[in-house]
Amino acid sequence: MDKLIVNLSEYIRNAYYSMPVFTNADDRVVSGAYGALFKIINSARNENAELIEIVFPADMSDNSSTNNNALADQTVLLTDSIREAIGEAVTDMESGFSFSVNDNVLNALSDKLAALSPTGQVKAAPSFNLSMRSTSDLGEVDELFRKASDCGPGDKNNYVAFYILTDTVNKDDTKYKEILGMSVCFNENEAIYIPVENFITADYLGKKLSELSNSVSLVTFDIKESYRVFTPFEVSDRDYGYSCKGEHTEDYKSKPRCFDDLIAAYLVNPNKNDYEVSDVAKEYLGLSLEKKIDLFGKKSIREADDKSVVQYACKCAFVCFKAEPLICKKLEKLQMLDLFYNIEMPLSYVLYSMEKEGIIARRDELKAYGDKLQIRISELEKSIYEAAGVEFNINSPKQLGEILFERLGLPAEKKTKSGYSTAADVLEKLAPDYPIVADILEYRGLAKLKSTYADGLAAYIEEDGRIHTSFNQTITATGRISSTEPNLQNIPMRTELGRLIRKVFVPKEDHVFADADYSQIELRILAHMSEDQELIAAYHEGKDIHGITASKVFHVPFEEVTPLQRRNAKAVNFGIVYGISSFGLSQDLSISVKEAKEYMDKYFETYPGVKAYQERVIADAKEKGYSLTMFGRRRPIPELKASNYMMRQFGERVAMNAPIQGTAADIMKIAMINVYFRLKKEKLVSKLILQIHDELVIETLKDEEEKVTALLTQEMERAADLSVPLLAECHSGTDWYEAK
DNA sequence: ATGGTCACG
DNA sequence: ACGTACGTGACCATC
Repeated sequence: MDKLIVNLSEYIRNAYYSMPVFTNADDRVVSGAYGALFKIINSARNENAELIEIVFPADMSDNSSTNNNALADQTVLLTDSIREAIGEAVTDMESGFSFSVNDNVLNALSDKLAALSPTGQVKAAPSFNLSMRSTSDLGEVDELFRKASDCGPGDKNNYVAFYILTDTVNKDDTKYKEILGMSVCFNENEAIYIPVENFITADYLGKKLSELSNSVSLVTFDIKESYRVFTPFEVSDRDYGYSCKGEHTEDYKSKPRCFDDLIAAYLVNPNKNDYEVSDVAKEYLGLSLEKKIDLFGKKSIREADDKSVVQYACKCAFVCFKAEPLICKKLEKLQMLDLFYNIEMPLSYVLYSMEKEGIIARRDELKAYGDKLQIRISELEKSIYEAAGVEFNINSPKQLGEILFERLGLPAEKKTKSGYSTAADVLEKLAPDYPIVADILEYRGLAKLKSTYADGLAAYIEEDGRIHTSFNQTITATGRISSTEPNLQNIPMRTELGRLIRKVFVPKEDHVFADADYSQIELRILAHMSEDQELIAAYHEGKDIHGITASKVFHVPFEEVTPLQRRNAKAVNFGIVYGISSFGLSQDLSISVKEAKEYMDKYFETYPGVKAYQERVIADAKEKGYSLTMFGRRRPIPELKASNYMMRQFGERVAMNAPIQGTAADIMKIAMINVYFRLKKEKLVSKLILQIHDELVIETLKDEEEKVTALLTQEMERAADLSVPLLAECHSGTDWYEAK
């Protein structure tokens, strides 16, 4: 029997990337599904297939599918179409399905193909019809900016797109970004590249941009990087305050504003990581643009030939120019303009400012800390080698597994794909009985502190004695920001030894740290969004929410709650926020799944509104295909439509968690903007320098300490209006350890 | 490049 | 019978 095996993901990817993007009458992109279905029908006919087997290979059934939401959406669309066409005649399999082929089926599929035809718009033909050139002539550049400034409100093209071309340079062990030039585009016929050379410095271009921003909206890609060159008028002129209440969608074009295509594209689809200009070009314009890496490779752009540099930069500005109205319209349709213009865009400047400020890290202290660790690490190494009877690489999970579970014959729990699991939770069970395991655990902990923190952080201390992290605004699926090179959002806290690292982070002279964190912001958001009266009442009752929960769940007076009951209640509270599963809870508490389930049942009896809320958000997300935060941030959840059970379960947990984690992120962002602009407006010199999800750190001038701590706490607490109090606690200290 | 491990909220 | 808490990033070994 002839069987046609269809790798659906591959079919769709090939189709999507090999033809112009087009939409159906509902404005939904259908080109990927159309192309793939066309090929399936053709192949089935040509090969006289009697059976078609649709498979979703690995990249469909793991999280990477969410990396490209456009493709995931095509997959959903096509899967639905096929299932509808073949009706009940489906045999479900582990990661796909199959069906037998006959003329009726082929005809039904052909009908579906017709339904996917481009009844809507075929997007712009894939070519750059664009005059691209460069100029280094000062007079010509001045004239260019003068012309650009004519694009004022009322003009048809009332905005100017620019793109700043940078190159990462490695010099003396330090990486930095060099500005090579800037391209400008304000009509669809031409783009001009201005290299940084001679009289035309990056500063000069920045001044021109600042001036321009006074009268004209500017569009770019990755505006946070552009702030290194210029400060837009809207930032210097910004009125203090973002009101989270009664905000209505205004005419965002009535005054000049900056627009970042990257941030906008991220808001439309936060599941995709590594957005590049080329992705925006493809998704919104149907244009093929080379990726930076493909065009210039790993070597410096300086060494590339001039023509391709000019063309690349010009095309980027052109893409920014052409994509803006489309992404903006999309945001409007999704009711995300408020989130975009009032939260994300101003936030990008706050993040830039925090990166620029950085934080002092004392190199000598870090070195001393590392040396102290090394002494103990060496002792442990020796002791481990002795117990093992052989020297080996303790850092290698492979070697370690072989030593422990084969050579020494310890009872193994096989877990990972490639061999024995040596993860902490496995080793902890063995540690009481085997001294070598206890030593390994201690070694692991110390080695982590040494490599990632003691040595790792030292490498990032710059000439000003400070570490300047990158805060990334367009990475996470939930709306949180992330921190890289180095990550300052995972500095040790939970163990005392690790926590001591925080002593190397100190404020500059005459300053202290003010450090404020939200008290259980996610659980409070759950109370608000679920409208569970018991949970809301619990928060009005008092501070110890875990104790109160324990009291209610276990039916004992609050005063008689045992530490164990409180600990269990706390774990359930956390679990609820994550989108609980009885298995997950049982793992966390080291109890049986049955007991975990009992806890959950009791919890839901106590807080019935929470259960109803979770069911509601799941049903909602299933129907709409995405989840929503209080401030309108969306997270598409294609996993909810997956054929694989595990994937669907994951989708449900995401549907429960994303609105809560995402709303917390929204609220923190509002607080950051208001803290930043209020510091500025009140002419305080203290500077916001770190954000760790529910915590803000301000490097505070001692004379301003009282004002700043009050301001910080106040702005955090009033960033949102919930039906429970929103509390922030602030501490001061002469280092980060002390301020926490 | 990928997987295992572990640091944080 | 499956194999599981949500969201990140860095380092190391191994392929």
